[in-house]
Amino acid sequence: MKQPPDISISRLAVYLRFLEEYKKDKGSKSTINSEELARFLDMNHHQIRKDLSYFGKFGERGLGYRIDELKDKIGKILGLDRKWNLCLCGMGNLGSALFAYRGFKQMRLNIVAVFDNDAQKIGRCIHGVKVYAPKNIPGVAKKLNIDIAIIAVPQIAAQEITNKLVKAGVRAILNFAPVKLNVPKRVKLRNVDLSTELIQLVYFLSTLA
Amino acid sequence: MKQPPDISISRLAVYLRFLEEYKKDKGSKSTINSEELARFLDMNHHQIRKDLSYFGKFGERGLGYRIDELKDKIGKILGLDRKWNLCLCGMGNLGSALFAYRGFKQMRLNIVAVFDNDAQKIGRCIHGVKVYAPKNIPGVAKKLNIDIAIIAVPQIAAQEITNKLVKAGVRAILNFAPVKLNVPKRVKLRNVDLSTELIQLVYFLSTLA
DNA sequence: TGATGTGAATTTTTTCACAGCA
DNA sequence: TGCTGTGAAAAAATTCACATCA
Repeated sequence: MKQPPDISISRLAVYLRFLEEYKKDKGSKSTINSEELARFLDMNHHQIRKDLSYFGKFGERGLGYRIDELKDKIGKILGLDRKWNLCLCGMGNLGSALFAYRGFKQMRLNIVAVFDNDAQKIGRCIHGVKVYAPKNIPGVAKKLNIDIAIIAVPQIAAQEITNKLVKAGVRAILNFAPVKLNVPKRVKLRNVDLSTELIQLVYFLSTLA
Repeated sequence: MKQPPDISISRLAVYLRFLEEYKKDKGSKSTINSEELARFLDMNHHQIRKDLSYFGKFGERGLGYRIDELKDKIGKILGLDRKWNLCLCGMGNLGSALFAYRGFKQMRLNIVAVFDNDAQKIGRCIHGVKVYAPKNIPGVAKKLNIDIAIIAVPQIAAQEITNKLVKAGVRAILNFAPVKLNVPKRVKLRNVDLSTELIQLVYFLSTLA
């Protein structure tokens, strides 16, 4: 069996989220086949089966996939069968939006610490999560066993806080600051880049005219 | 010449952003070659040249690319040589974060209207931009000639507001709500999906252990 | 000489077609 | 019969190698 491409992983996440929703709506139906799933997600049914096939067999011929089973198995593949500890860096508007994001709990992704520069906020608790000064990253990250950091600080502060996180042993970072961060190879970095997304829309529109 | 893949377009946006920053730092240096650029962006120099080659010739053999010229030309390719009118739907934490995003002005992407359900906010102005009720989308979108909509409303409200936008003639939508929106083919939809991004990090970590 | 621009080779991803099993 | 799972084919994207030109 070949190594699954990264893009298959991100599609598995999409399938999982869909199944969570679908189950809520259609509590009665207990199976779904690849063609239905593809129709809902507006994609090719071959691709869904191919993505799954990298990881084993999940369905039943002639029947389709048992929804609960598929959901659990995809969750397991993705590593969502255990808890993960996250920290959120930056508690401005973006940080607050991310903090409030309901999807976290559902996926057992727990924000266990917040880091912010604002003296007003440091030491406080937000929904049971304490806000620390960035200088405390080394101690807190180790003590709370932080797996993943979310960076929602201003561009200017992003690299410095990243350095602290990396030194403290954080191995995965989701970066929302519009800047290219430098991290060692062992650290997995993903960027969410608003301007890139928007520009693709602009390009699309400008090719219409 | 072949049609450029979508992914080349998003990389052009990355090159452009880098060049904007680079120019600020290194005001003196007026050219850059593909190898330097690749080193900065941590990618392959062949790819940079290939991406550019879809759109013509931009450099000078033996010298590299004139930074200002390249910046202008990429901007033109992407459609950033003219103004675009955006509306922001949803003025909660996420909406506020997006509103404050500095990158917009730089790219001549102007938020010209905000839509929100909150009666407290409707009718007010935020930094010169008026907040309207969603029911006013048809009139406002046409009057202000809105090209692109950003959706930052709760999941539950996302499809309904999308329908209004589409009816009002908006042809490009950037969606931050964690839900698959249905739009007609003529409308370009891009999704920024936080959970998908995070799950890829989780998968990476869980394959390490 | 030095770095671009690009056809060709390679690799990756998607799509297809169908064998195989309930 | 109906739908999965998968090897093979096709398509797309990346990387390479080098002709080309300042």
